[in-house]
Amino acid sequence: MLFIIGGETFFIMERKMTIKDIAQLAGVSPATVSNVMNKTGRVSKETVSRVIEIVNEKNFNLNASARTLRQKVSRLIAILVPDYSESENTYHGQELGIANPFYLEFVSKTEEILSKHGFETIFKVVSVKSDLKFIKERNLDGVIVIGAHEGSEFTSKVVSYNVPVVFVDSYLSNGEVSLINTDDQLGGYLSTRHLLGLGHQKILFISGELQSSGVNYERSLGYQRALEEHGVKIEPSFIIQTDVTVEEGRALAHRLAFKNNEFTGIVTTADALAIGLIRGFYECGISVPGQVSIVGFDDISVSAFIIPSITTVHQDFELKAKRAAILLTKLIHGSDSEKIQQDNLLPKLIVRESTAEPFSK
Amino acid sequence: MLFIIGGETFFIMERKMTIKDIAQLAGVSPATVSNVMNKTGRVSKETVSRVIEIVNEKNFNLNASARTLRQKVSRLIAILVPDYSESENTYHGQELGIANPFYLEFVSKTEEILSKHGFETIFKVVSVKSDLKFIKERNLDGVIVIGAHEGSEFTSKVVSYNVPVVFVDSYLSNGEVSLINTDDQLGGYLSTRHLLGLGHQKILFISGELQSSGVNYERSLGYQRALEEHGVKIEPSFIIQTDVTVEEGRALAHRLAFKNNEFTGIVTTADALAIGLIRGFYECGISVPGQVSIVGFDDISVSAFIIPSITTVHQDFELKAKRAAILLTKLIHGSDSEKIQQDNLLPKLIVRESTAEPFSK
DNA sequence: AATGTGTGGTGAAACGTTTAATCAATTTTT
DNA sequence: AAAAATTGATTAAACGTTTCACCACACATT
Repeated sequence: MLFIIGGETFFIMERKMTIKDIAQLAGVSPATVSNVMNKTGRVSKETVSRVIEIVNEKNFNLNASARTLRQKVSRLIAILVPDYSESENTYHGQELGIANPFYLEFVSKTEEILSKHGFETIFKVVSVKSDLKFIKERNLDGVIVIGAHEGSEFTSKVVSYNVPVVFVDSYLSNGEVSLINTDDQLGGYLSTRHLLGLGHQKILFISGELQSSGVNYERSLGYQRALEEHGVKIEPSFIIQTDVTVEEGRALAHRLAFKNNEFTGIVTTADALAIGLIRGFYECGISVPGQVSIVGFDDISVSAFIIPSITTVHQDFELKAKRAAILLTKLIHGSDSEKIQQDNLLPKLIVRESTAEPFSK
Repeated sequence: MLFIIGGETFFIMERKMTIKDIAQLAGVSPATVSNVMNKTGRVSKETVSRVIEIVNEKNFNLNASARTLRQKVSRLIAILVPDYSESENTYHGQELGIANPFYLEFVSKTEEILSKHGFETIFKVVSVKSDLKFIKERNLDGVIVIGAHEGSEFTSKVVSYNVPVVFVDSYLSNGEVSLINTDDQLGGYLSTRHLLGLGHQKILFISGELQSSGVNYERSLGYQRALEEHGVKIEPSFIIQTDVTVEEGRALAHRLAFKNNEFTGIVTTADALAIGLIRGFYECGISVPGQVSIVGFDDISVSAFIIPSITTVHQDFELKAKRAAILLTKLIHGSDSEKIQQDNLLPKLIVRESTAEPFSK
């Protein structure tokens, strides 16, 4: 509220209404107001409406800090994206889950659902070396972690806080946690089998780090399984690790171009990579799918529209977000606090223009 | 902590350490511990180190709720994305700022900076009709709003909470707020002038809603200004409003294809639109830039790599995020609480393959 | 009439900090 | 040597809720 007194302007923060003020105005005790606000049902109809009226008139809101202090429940959850970039396993910025466009959809969808359950959502990119003390400090009710790596102490750090937690897109040896993944192995399998079915035999597999990223590793297993099933020998040099960026895809294509007679198909673990590869090959005069077939992963929004459109493995991020959010609320409210659950969503192959039968001379 | 007693398992939440426990262990008063934790400098060297040691040993964290209750400062800010989808101005999901991939970069960059200043960041997609009571309830220290529209009561609602707020990508008639925008008019001007410079005269302008979105409206002004400067008559039917999605771009191209002799260039307000248009024209056998030149906007990560790569207007989202975050911290800490500031970042035209001289028969 | 059962409501403690007021001891100033 | 200032620490109130124990009253049950 702004007051102007004798030429001086004063900015006077009106004291915030408290439950006591409301109580006084309504002629009841603070406890009763509290009961009204929390709909405990222990208040008579008439008193409820009288209190409600004043609450609305005065535009009163409860103070979340006071509530949390008393109840030890914050109605606050966090979505955590671990940042491994400074750790032993060198990762580059773009590798971050969060740089992956589709995670936005995930984050905002998750937030939407949790919001309906009465939670506010803190979003945080956290270095894997940082302490996670805000979990305790803020009395977080739960945590969702996206893309944690196996083996780092980060996972156990999160778990050690003894707060309900759901891991998403994380492969962890510790089976004692709740997990929502895509069946990445199946994804890798489907895309590879698709190329094999078209008649390809010499198929590269291009992904990010295999060792630390379970997602990539699983997809590579799917690739290998498909090859084995088709009696195709697995050629270690055909498995290539790189940064998962459009730019790296392009650069890699240039490096691969001169030996393009050694392979006819490429399975990748990201549409971004596929787009970069297609561009790179284009710059080298190699046509996709004429000379090389390429399969992406994720089905990001532009994949259906670029030229050639990309054959890819579709993930339903909305569903994934829904599952994660709902599982977390169950863990939080669940009477049986041990409700560990693991869920593998099924990916789906979508055939478009970037794959075709191998070129025969 | 997990106890197993006589076959029964008990999950015993160890009582959380409080400042009093630490005080007792260190043989000092709670007030002293508080002073140590907050580095007020009013404690002797020796006491500090004794307390610190115990704090570390016991792994003690302050309770944020208690602090906030007392201080009325939460060290919490919110990034708000207004959702207009159910309001009068019908918008479709994809129009949401948040569905725009580059906003992820913005959000995570902003979070990173605010985090360094000691804030946690709540992320929320909010219906423009919803109350914003969490701002008061949680004692938020500040708010960043992305993509607010002129005229809706949403803006004044936010402002009415009397909390430091920075609007981003919002055009608001109320000049009394802090604002970080891109110079959208300049962006529209640059892209249009580029086409004019190549010799185009018949140039379409394709964007989302003009009326409610200041961003789009400003870009259209830039488009018109460029045309005027070149003495080209503005043809109202050349200004087309549509949903800003790849799919809509494609559909629109199909509708425009049969009259492709009426125009030779297209200015758009989003790379997503440009990508869709290129695809649509491709499906109709119209080549870009052979028969039509197209300019995008934003310079999303794939724009440089698709075929043809897209001539577009580049925005520096990292810079934008930095400006917004830092301005907000200034508003929060600033001694002179009235430090309204408005900032227009300069966009940059990036010429790539999707534009060329108009086809001459 | 005595006892039990609900119903609607109140009082006051407790949650874990911060901070203003105060104090004791020491050092500096006069 | 007395007064003043500085340093380091303490005490206790305050922040705004929730919730347990309690109460008064009406009503139903023996």
